[in-house]
Amino acid sequence: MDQKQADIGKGPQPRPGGRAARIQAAVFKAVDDLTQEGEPAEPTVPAIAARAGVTPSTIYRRWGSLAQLLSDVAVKRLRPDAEPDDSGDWRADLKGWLVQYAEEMASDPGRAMMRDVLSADRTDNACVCSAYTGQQLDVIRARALAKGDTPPDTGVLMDKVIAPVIYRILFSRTPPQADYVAGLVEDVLGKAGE
Amino acid sequence: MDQKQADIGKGPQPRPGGRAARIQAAVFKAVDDLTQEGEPAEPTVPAIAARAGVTPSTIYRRWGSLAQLLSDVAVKRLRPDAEPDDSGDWRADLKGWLVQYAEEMASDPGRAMMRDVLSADRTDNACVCSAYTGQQLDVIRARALAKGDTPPDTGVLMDKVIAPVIYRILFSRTPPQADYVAGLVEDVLGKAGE
DNA sequence: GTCACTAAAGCAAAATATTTGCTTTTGCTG
DNA sequence: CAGCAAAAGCAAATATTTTGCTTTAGTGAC
Repeated sequence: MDQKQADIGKGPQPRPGGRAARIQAAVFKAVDDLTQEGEPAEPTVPAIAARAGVTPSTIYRRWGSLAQLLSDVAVKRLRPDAEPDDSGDWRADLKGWLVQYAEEMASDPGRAMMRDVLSADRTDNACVCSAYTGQQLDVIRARALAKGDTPPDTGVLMDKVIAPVIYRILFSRTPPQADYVAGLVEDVLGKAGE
Repeated sequence: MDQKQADIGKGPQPRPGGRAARIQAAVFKAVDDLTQEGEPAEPTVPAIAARAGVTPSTIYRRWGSLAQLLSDVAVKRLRPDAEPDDSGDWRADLKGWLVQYAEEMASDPGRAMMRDVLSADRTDNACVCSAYTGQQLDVIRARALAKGDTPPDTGVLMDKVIAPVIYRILFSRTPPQADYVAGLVEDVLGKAGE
């Protein structure tokens, strides 16, 4: 993960290591803890503040609203922590990554994070998420190119696989199943690979 | 518009014409008015209640939260008010409808409505929106079938046109342009029509 | 190191919003 | 028309968000 990627979506703190970063970490951790403590409803700002050992006004002043804070936390959690697997067969890696991506995003926590990202005041976070996805796809694509293959363009994958998967998760009662996703991938690979 | 379609997404009122319906109408109108009065921020529940001549607790008890109310209002506004144009050339109608759909959803009000729909507590409303879109596409499709043509499946249109359009609106900085949408439609028509 | 300077946090009071118990109204049904 | 159930009104109790002011932490100049 290069410097540019590491900088995306870091949040509002200007200097790393200082008080601002400490408080942000404490607040993020508090949100993480509270959301995972089985509570189905969203945590409140006062609850988060108490858990983080911080005063509520700090949160309001720094993030502006609960929605924005939850959105920032979601983006942080959506940041990929590792590169996609590399088995040597980039088609298999691509399909595997996309199937797993769909599964994660369709899960309850995945949907909650997506909702949080989209209901923020600022629209930036959603773009950052999409950029994360693109970066992961680009990694697989670069490996294919290095082998002299012609993998599908990342934009094409976004349109033909990511978009339908996300659309179905957001707008349908039935989340995409693994074989549906696999079918989408094969469609794209079929055309590009022939 | 048939009875089944008219019933979708009507909201919580059980009997039409009664007090429940009157109050819902007043509240919906208040939300409409307030959102269009240039205010960039979302209206508050007390403001809506005051405008509707209703007590805030009514709103809280009936809708549970501002998010749910805004979502219901958005769905109501997203309900199609007319069938797609019928020029006799279903391919042109389809492309025209989709281009206009993309434009409307990419507009500021369109994006606000989509955001409202997605940030509701209940997930039903998003499904209803998607159903509306499917119904409109089905109308065009039925015309093509009546002529003995083989139009693309509505599910395919959802995956290949609607999904990328919505994904880009939600997750990218650059909303889809008309020629991009037209390209997507031609891709689908190209395959189905040959 | 110390001193000023700035940005952000703490604190507490004020302003808003939300919840809740109880009463009243409304529309339906027998 | 009386009785019933569902939903609205009202007002008090809670909870939240906002705000003005004070304090603290980090930064850069000496």
